[in-house]
Amino acid sequence: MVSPLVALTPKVQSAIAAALGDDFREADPVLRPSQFADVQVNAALALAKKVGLPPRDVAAKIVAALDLDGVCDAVEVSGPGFINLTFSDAWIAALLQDVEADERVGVALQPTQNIPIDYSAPNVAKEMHVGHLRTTVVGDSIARTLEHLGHNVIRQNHIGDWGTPFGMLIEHLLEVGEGSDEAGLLVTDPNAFYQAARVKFDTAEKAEPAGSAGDFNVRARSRVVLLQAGDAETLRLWNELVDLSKVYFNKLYSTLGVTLTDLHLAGESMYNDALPGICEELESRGIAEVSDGALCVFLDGYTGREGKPVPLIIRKSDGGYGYATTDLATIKYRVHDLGAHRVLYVIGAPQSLHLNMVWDTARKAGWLPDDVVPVHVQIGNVLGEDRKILKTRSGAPLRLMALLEEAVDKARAVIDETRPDLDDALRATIARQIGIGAVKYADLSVAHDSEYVFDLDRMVALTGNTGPYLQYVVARIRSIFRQVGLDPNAQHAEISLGEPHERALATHLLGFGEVVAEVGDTYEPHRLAGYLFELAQAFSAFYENCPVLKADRDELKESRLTLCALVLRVMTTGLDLLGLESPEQM
RNA sequence: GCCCCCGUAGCUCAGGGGAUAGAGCACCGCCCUCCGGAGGCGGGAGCGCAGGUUCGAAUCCUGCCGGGGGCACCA
Repeated sequence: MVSPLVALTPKVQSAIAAALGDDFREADPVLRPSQFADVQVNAALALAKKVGLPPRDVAAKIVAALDLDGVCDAVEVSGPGFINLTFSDAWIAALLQDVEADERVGVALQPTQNIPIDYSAPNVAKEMHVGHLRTTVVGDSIARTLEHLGHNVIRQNHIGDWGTPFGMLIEHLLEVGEGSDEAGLLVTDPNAFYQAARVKFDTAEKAEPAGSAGDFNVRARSRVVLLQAGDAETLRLWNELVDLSKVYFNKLYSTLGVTLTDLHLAGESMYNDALPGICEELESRGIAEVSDGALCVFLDGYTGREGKPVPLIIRKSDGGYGYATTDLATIKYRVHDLGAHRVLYVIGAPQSLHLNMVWDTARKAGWLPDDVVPVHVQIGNVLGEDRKILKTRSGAPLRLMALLEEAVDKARAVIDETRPDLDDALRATIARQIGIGAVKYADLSVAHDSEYVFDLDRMVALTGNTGPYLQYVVARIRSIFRQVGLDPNAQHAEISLGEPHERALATHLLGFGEVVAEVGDTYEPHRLAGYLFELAQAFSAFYENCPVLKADRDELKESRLTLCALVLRVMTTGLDLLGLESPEQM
């Protein structure tokens, strides 16, 4: 199973060696996709100076030494010294036939690595917003892709289920009563619950004279102490809080079609028992020191305002632990207990400094060996219209569930209009697949680290470079097979390429394996999204110009049906790696 | 002040050192006697500025301008 580029590389390399001498055997042949041919060889331009000949002469010598019988129809030197290669139809067809016969449609398995991947990580008792949607959707796609490449992916949903705010949340839960409608907000509208607790706390805190608005703030603080001390009743209430939030998370994940379940929960609380030990070890080994009452790690190269060293605070002056300590425990766990080869963090870009300090500290402590690579897949901020970070607390936040409902409703309106022949339940299913697909694709088709201004219309759009456009190709191909009563999975005929649109489609299909591997290497699902979009365009052009069922010869019809079936396999596989469903009809 | 990310078409975004920088949306034309028009075909318009490295720079380096973010006890 080889892509054209991989197949050509040794051929071009040996031609360069034969033409220019053995010194150049290792030279990069500089094969690139070309707009003037199928591939261009740019080595002549790079080597001209070393060889001491004009680039076009070098190119000519390489061409003379090239043996591409049966591979290329045309080889020509162009412009300043580019070598343009045009594949023969037969060669493309042969390569494609291999892909067709491959269950994995060209995606090679890689040596298995253990890869914990940290993504989504919502906070208990807080509504997720569009920013969380991004890490959830992108992280899930990366997890699916690495898994497909053969890795042992270990999903780690590092939920925010520990820390200071839980004092006030528990006190608030006590006041409204377990099982009350107010408590039910944790499932339906968590932010409302959180805000109510917050307001009580702030009101009591700011009251003049102190205590005139009740002692909620005091009780909340002492509740934190009880929680950290392991008080049984407090822990019971905490569990109640977390369980309610889990219902909300799971509802959202299943609506979204994300692979996360309770099995993947690995929240901050999980590391609580390890925190004192972390601090003791770092302090006793002289890696951490007390400064202004807080236990801190100071690392070389980290300076902040006025050149002051920036600390990683691992124990606050009041004795409490923050997320620096839990994150240290976390990476220790992932490396030591999970046996990680790579550790992925699909989290917001602003966490970059913090993560690097945690990693450097872990390295210094020997908890992160040199051969284990931590990777921060930076998720860019989602901005409001004011170009400031979209925050739950500022302005009128858009609830995530509301966004998803909006998208599904919009898809529903379209399908009600276009497919009145389908029954209600089926239209509902399709509307869900399309609407959710549109929202997810909107986040998957842009680079994960770019910031963007939130735009509802863009998010739920159904035309253009969108999820539904890709799903539409799936639905059309399935419709073709449905019409003639054939099973696309059983369609395996010989592929012949005559028309330019057939050829272009075939060439593009050959690139699938490479793109998937790239996504696994770079953690950039938007490359796959781009590839699938181009595939959809190539198919649409093919379908517009090349009759399939009405082909004038039987072999041609079989060949084109096979091409369609292969597009279907690549598209459904690709959509699945992105986390989008492939509708039967739409 | 220091550090990180980012400036590409009117808008939203792609562009692994290679030829004439690409899509989508929006706008303007076409295309259903033809397998699904959530589609296809065509049109206009752009690399923040200035240097440098290179045969060749949107891409790599430096400076400037502009936007976002981070920088001691929230996560």
